[in-house]
Amino acid sequence: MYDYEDEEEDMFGSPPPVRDRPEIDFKADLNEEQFRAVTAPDGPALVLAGAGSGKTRTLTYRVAYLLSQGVSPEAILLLTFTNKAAKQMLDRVEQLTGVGSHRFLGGTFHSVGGQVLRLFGDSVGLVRNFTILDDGDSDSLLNEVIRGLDPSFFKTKENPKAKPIKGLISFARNIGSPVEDIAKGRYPANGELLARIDSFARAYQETKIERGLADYDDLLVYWLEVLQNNEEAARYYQERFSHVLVDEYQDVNSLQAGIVDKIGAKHQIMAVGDDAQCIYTWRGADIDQIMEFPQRHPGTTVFKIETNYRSSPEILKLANGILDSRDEESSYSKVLKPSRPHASLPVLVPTLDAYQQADFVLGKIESLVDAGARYEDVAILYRAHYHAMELQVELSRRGLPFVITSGLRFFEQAHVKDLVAQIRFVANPKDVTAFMRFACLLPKVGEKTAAKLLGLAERRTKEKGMRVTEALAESDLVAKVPADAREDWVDLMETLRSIDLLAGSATPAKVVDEAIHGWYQNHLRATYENWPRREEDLESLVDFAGKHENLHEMLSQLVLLSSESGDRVVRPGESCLRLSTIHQSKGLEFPHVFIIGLADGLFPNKRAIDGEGDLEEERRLFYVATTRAESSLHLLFPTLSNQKGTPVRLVQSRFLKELPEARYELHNAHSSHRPRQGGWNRRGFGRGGYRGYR
DNA sequence: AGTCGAGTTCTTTTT
DNA sequence: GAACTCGACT
Repeated sequence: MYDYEDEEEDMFGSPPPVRDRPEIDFKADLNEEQFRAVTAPDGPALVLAGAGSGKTRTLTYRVAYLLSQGVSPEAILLLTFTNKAAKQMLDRVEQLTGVGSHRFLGGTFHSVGGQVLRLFGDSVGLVRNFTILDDGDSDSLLNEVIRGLDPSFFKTKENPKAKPIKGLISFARNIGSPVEDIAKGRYPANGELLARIDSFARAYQETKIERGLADYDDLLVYWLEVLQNNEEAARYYQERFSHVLVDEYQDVNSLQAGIVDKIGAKHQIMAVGDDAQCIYTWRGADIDQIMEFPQRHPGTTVFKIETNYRSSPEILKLANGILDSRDEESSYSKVLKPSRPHASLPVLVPTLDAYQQADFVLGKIESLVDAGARYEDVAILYRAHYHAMELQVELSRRGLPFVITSGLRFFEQAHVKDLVAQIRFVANPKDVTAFMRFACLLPKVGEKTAAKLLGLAERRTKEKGMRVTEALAESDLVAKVPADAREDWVDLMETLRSIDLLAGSATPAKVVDEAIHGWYQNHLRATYENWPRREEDLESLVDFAGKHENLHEMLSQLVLLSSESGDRVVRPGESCLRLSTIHQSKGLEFPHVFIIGLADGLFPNKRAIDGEGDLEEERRLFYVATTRAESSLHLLFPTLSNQKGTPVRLVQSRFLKELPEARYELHNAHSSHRPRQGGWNRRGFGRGGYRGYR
């Protein structure tokens, strides 16, 4: 077999059952290194698979191999970090073996954790219909809690805002340290503040439990707690899964490693990863987990897969060069071996500023496309979203088709959250945050008024034993609503009531449909200039809901899937350039890659240089970026950055200076820079075309 | 007292 | 561009 790069699309309906398939020829389909890992005997295994070495392929074949050995799909647990990776894995397994992906338990740590807690969450005090909070929700909840506990806290300017405090609490929980210790590291000078933060963290935790809420961290923390404290649950999972496979193991934090160890205690754990690609320490990923895996699991077999099927030898040489500057002590030595034909050297291009950078990149893409490349073959990568601002402007000016992965996530847009909040509140009436979200949309209704009204309704709920949605619509309660909002209020409550009535029996799709066409439709049309577009977004929520049978499950998925749907609204068949942060490009590959903003202060970013961040991690990030490229790689940086009016001079990234100069070619930005003036022939951009001069 | 609008500041990375 | 602050208005 020669096709290691990518899977072929399976165009033929649903695959036949396993036994009708031709047997998989593992030996022929895999190289020697992959084959050894795939056919590993039982017992702990650590697979170190370098970038582009066929990691997903190895994992997929491992699952197929297990099935061929008689392991049942239900006994396999597959854990990944992103939804995209999970889906890709399961799809490929299905293609290869014909075993439906629904038969495996697989997904992100967070989503599997959510499922476990739906079953066993009560043993840690979590109600069955708990709601999962996304990032923004949990920030505002903490904000609310702090205000309640200490109304004057935010008056003092030196005190941190809710968001950084939340970040700190979250980090502490992910690495399993006391909140106070982390706080001490970040605000060393203020002893009194530390105790405060600790008490906020406690109150925040209690509030979530009271209201039946769980944030992302809870999904992991409680999951581990369940496994540790609930014999029955632990036994169930330990006996059910004979094989636990973990992808991207270099990015697990100690909680996740603990969960994996516990579940796999009686059976096989296969951890697959690449320590050179650990880029999530800032959210608790602990590189020691992969480094010390063999010590924690006596008898571990280590497999190294080093043949790279993705990149040209020139690109690999540059990437390997980045690793040479690493600290030897804390890494597994690994050198990617090329297998692809030679191509041109990576190109380094200094530009005047971000506009010239954008201009050069797009000009270059233009010639690539002229030479036969498709837009989807090209990716532009950067350290932080705002580095690509000028590029986005330039792209829309020229009318080029492009997608941005994330930035503004679909499910985090205001109108989507407004709508979902209504459903959330009905599904879990203790979810005050959800209520506040939509109630405050009414004129003259703010936080205080909304809280007062909800309080009244709640009292009535207890006294008369009615549902909240009924109580909120009672006439004497309506009388207390500010006059300007009264009409809306009645509409809104009617909608809530009908959602409530449907929620018990109807499908999630029906519920969402009801919500869209209720009060919110009027509100949307009255509020937003671009309401038709937003309405389309909401309609697509109905499709999404159609894939789920249970309302709670749908709401969970909605929260957990937020990132995957970043690149939506791509009409099928339309070919688009891809703009992405390096973090989000992990696991992807493109024939042509441009990395922009390679200047000290941008990448590595300022914080890392000042010692607040981790320079090693920035370097690994650069490694991840370069190893996305298959045949061409361009590295660019602006020498002038125009931040808030004051121009700042930038120099090339220290990561570039570390590299031997022979690993890349220096180009001049003017060489592909087309003149701005006059009627030059700017052909070749198909639909959209060139949209006038600046 | 509470809501609303105008103006200001600062942007890492994500489940 | 969003998240926050501040001052005016109900």
